[in-house]
Amino acid sequence: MEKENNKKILRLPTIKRLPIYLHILKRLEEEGQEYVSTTTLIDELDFEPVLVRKDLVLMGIPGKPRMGYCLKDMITAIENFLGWNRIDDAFLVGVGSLGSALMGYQPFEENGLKIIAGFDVDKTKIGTKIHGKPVFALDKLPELSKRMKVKVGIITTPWQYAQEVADLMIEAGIVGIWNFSMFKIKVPKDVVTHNESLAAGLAVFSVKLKTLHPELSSSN
Amino acid sequence: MEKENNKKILRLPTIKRLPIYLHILKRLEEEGQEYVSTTTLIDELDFEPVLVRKDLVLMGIPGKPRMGYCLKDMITAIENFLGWNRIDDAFLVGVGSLGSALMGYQPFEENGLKIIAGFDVDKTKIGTKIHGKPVFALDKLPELSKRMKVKVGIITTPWQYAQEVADLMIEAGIVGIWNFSMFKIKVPKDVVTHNESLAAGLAVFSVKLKTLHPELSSSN
DNA sequence: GATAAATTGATAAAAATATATTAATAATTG
DNA sequence: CAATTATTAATATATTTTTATCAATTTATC
Repeated sequence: MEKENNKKILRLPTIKRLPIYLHILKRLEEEGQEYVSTTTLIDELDFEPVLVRKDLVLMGIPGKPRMGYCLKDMITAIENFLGWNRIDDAFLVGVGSLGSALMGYQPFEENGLKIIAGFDVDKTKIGTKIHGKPVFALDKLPELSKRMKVKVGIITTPWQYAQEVADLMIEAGIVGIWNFSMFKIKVPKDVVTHNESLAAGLAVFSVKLKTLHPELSSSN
Repeated sequence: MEKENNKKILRLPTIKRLPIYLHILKRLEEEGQEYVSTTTLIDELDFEPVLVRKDLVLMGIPGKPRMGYCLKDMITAIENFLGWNRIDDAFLVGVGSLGSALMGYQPFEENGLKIIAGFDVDKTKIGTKIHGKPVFALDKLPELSKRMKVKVGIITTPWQYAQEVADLMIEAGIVGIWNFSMFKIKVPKDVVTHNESLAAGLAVFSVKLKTLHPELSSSN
């Protein structure tokens, strides 16, 4: 009945661009702007205005010729689309350097992902607080997860433990796992995983660097 | 004269996959394996064996029919290609939670990026050590950078300061900037930048989660 | 040593993504 | 109020990336 009921749009490149848009738009909004045209965004973006427009069409955000797009509408549409206007509580396992960082990383909280506790097996960490959030023993996770109805988990352990941790999470009722380890965890179909790899970023950076400045990376 | 002298291959998706390969290959090598076929890798990968073969062809790594590819050769070829067999010293600016994490993040060191010092404007941080590495006042960067011949910089400040920090880095002779802030810094043509966005990862994760589990992200 | 099986390598097709082009539209200007 | 202009919207084209197909090759087997 609805015009666009089950739009199965889910283009990865578009989704990855949304946070960039969002960030710029919020800045402009704070500056008091009401409308923005895609052509004025080129300064802030690596790609063409046409692409921005296509992304916006995909999300059903309309623009006015000669005016551009309404900032406010864009922001709420993007936040809605990403689900960033609501909050998901999350547990994080592996309170190493990366794990600790994520526990205190503001942008996550601002965008609906609230890490409420960390877990580890290291006894020197258990019982402490990181960025104001408690660190528990890993074997307490199932109980706490069920009690607090936490459905999202973040894995920042070394790869050797990733599968084990994932299994524990799943058993505890967690349905979404953001995996920062280099191990591709295996999960049932109804569990969402997303593998994040800082190494991929480093790889791209390294190659760019090597290409433009081959004199570096020599025998230093 | 050479067959493939100036191969301008530089396909981003391929490059991003290389670290995944590398990680798996190293594991297999430790297990004592000598050869590996692309078909045996499917378990560890999200994509097709054909794609792996194409990637390998692109890097000039030959395989033996019926045997697969020589692990050792693959590993060195990939490391060479990425420049991960050498070490680049780097400075990091913005010793917040993310910055501190990166300063202690093992995989970077293992892959040729050695952060040797941090910089900040926060006086409570200056003079301290993070993961054994000193934190200096930001205005010391130019001098130290020149003296130590550091050519790579990492920005983990809030976005408001990113451009300013980048300018300082460039003036100090840094030619490669890995930017973790959400601001698209402007640099001269001979300076390499790479923008990393954890927010993009969060966006993809959020959408996946919302798609498979719409009951989450509700009014919690 | 011939045959079979596994696997690469090359080529072709398809799908996904980005860019270019043109038409439609609404605000602005004179 | 008509003409102009900036801009979106729609369509078409090009490029990039992935997947599929099949021939070539090498080891293993009988």
